[in-house]
Amino acid sequence: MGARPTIHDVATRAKVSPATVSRLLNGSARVGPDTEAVVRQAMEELGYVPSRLAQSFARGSSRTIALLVDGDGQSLQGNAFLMTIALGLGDVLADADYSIRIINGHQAMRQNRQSAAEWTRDRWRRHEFDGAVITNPTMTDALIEAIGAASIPAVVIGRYPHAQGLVQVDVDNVGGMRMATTHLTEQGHRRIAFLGPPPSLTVSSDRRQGYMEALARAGIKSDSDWLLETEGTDLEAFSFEAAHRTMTSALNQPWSWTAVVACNDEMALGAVRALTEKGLRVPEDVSIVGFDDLPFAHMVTPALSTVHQDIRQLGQHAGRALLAAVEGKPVAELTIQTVSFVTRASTAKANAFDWALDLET
Amino acid sequence: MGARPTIHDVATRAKVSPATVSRLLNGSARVGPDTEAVVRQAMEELGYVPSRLAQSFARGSSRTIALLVDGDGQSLQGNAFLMTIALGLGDVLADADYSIRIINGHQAMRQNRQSAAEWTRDRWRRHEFDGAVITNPTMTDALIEAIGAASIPAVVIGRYPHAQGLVQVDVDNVGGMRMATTHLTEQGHRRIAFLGPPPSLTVSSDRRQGYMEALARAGIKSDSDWLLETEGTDLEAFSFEAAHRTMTSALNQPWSWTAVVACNDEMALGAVRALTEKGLRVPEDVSIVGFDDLPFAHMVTPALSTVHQDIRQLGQHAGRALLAAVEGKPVAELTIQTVSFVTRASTAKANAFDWALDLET
DNA sequence: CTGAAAGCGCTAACAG
DNA sequence: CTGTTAGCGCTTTCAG
Repeated sequence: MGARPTIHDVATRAKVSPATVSRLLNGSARVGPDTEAVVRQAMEELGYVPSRLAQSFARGSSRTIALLVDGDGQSLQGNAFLMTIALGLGDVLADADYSIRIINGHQAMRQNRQSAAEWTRDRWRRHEFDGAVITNPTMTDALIEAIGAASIPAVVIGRYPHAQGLVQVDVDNVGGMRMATTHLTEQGHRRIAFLGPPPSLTVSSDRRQGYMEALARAGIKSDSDWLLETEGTDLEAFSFEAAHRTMTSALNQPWSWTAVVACNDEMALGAVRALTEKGLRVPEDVSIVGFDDLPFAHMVTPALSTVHQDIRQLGQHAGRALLAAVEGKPVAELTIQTVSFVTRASTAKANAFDWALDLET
Repeated sequence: MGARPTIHDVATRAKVSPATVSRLLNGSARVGPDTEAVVRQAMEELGYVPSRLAQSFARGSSRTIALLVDGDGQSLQGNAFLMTIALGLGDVLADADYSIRIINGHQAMRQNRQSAAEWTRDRWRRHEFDGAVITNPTMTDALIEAIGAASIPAVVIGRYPHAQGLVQVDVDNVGGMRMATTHLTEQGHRRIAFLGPPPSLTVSSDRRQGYMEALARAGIKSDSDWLLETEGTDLEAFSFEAAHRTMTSALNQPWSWTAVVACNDEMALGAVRALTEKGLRVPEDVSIVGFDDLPFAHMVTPALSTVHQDIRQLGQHAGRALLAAVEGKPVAELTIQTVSFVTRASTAKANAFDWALDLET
């Protein structure tokens, strides 16, 4: 009863060789039906469970996927995203008996003053994982390069200019923003602002492009006054605060739009706040749309109309792609996941006055 | 250049035995300073990195901590919590060279129709982890029992009646709620409602207790009409929807309170919505406080006054406790982390009219 | 289809 | 302080 049974115990009990048990375990070769029965029974009786440690060691691979994160992040919001991705990965990887390990590149600096890239490469060389998922835009540049150089099977979620050649999985940012903007034009809005960071990241430029395309399709010629650009480092520029700042200063001078599409939900809330502070109402005075459909989007008042993305599914896509990559199968370079627009309470029809105003011009 | 160097390569190059290299690697015994130098250099030159797989196998332990989650969860919000915990764990565990693996008990049902508890026990017997962190209230009962039975080193985050005897780490729910409620009384509110689930879980009963205590301390005798109880399963009862429902029906009959403390932020938002729909303003007509300080709490308008908890730190506490447990050191049975109240815009002074009304009674 | 045998790379007694 | 010697439990040729 004492020690955990080993493959050898099973073998002797079933009067076969360990090799046979092993073959049965991972279906690496055919086993006679009668032997199979005996072995299965022996396993059953002994309550045998193969040791992962020994398996990994013997095969030289850990059947582990690393979720590379930059745990410096204060962003609880981002954490929700990460864990949801992790679960999505798990959905598909668990079936293939892979498990997911969180690797925080930021530890590196704290601990050995290595760069995240070196740290990750080391972990790889230690066989701590068989493939990696890269999610965090702040750490991507050097890391992606390192991953590429070490030819580690990897998929990156979201797209980055430097990630050429890596497998990428992303949501349809331009399509989503087009839908959001089109919703507004369909509500009669003709003068629509875009609140977002300068198009330095793929996300921001894609989303802005979607906005532009929707205007074009609606026969509206865009006005550069409608481009409300936030400032700050890549991440800051996506924040509530940045949006609030930009929006506030925009409201301190004459403006003409009746609706604003924000680059993400957080920024949409920043806009709402700025508007509210100026005594303007959402959506009566100005309509707002966001992007992401973060968990709070439907809980705020007014509930945010926004672009919904299925993050867990995104993780599943990534998982499938990664699985293929790890097993050396061909993988699509880029998977784009569709999104949908959800209409809630932050958008309303443009009112007659605005229409008139628009016709005048 | 081809194959990864092994401990043996290092040994021969340094003209010592592999054992010596091993000793140096994990400081398991003293090594002569000159030998040390030679060996270090050899490792350097070869670019040697020990194989985690081999190490784990040889020692029979994976140096891995399992983060047990119930990935059925739709709750993106909960996911933020989980990943933040994971990062906190990582902060302390990485230094001890442990890594964190996500184990989704829900996979079990999908895959082998095992229970989460069996699944976890199996994983444990496979030596997939050395210790576990339990976070998810929905899965705790059977799981906690299984963990206990298998005497797996574990810490549970949050407290559950069934977790007697396990190491627990929690935030100061009663203290937090007391602070929140006291803030309200200090603002002159005398009639304060509590919006929350029935006290079936430790969280909800603790929070309610904090509310009660604060009333008592302020010399207010609580009124059962002020207890606004939500309905549904444990998790549902904590939701935006439940809060919205309960609040709406409360508003459909006469009420006397001027402020409400919600059991968490999400519920606070549900209350705000219900109030808004009735044409009441927050905080002018009624003040609201929440609990958790979720990332969106400061982004909503009005910004939510709420109890802030440092979740990452909570993860760190859990990490330290778990480390001790895994290494067989004595561990405090229960660690309570302090919280703080943050005043924002959803609370205001009770107005004179209310005061008067209160005096009449 | 099955068995025998040789490791995978490291750790951990046990001697010296 | 250092070397020798066995394995850890499984996979995987290679024969049969």
